[in-house]
Amino acid sequence: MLISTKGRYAVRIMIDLAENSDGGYVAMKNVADRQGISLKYIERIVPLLTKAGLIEGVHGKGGGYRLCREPQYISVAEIVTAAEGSIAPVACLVSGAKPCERKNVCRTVKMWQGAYELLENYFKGITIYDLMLKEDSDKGYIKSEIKKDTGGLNVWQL
Amino acid sequence: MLISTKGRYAVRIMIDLAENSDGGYVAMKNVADRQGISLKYIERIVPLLTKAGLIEGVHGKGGGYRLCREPQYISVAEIVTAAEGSIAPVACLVSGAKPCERKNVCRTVKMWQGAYELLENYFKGITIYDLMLKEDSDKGYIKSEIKKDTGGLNVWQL
DNA sequence: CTATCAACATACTAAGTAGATAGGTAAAAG
DNA sequence: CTTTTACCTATCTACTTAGTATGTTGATAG
Repeated sequence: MLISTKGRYAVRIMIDLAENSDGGYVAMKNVADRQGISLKYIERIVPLLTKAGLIEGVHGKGGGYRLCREPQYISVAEIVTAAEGSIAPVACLVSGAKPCERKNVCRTVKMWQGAYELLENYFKGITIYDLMLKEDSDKGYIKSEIKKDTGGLNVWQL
Repeated sequence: MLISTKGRYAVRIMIDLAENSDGGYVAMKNVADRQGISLKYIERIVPLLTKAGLIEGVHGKGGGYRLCREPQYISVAEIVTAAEGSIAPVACLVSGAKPCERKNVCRTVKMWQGAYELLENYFKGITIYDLMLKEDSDKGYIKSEIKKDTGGLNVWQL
């Protein structure tokens, strides 16, 4: 599987923070309740997002987490990469992987590379803002302000 | 990881069969030697390709395997799906997966679905013929005869 | 008919990953 | 000083990955 629960939960946590913050901090206990994810499991995903500079937390009463940037400037690619470590579809394309000795002979590596770029560009083109529920519109999804080139596809939007 | 060694080896085995057959059968011992993959490991990948109707084998001396179809009619999508079981990027999209109870609420499923379709179409558009080494051309890759819609991308071709 | 070759089948293993849970410590607010 | 919440470390079970080992079955060559 390319994206495990870790990556999927990470996206949902980010959406939840975006939707349920008035600019202040949101406690992970509340996120856990709303999302139906164990708090303990959330607590081991969240440090990955903090280290990636996507969220920040404060201790104690009234504490919690909040996004470091506006939702329209946080891409799904960033979140999933932070949570999963990589979104490379094959092991030999993970950055830091030991170089394949058949690389010069390999007739398939370009194909995998193409799949990787396709995925990366797709997820770079989707932001948290795109995934938020917005009351000011009943037309469903609104496109984010920074719109990346997805090859004119936008398959994900129905 | 979306595609493990099983899927990657499967593609390489198929290419090897396409390149090293004169229409007759090719012994997996030879494929193993050429590809540098353990024969024993090959022997547990190959039944998956047979079951999928991609290759067929005959026992005994002079036996081996051969493709059931011409290389230009065998897509990478078929091979990888046969070897891996699925190329769904997330668990909830694997066919036969237990239906998610948050499906109606889920703000992310469309996005995963889009990634799935992107990948599937990409790999459907690449055939064994596209990946073969062809002596009659020094321009590198030649496009397959059946050309699927890949959204005009063809990222994989350099 | 029998030796050989190669597909086909089953069992096993060592290492790693997935998906959590348990039990704490540290800091901030009231 | 108690409550709240982030933060840290360890443990656990089940499953998957990437193989190896040891055969059996079936076809062919001699």
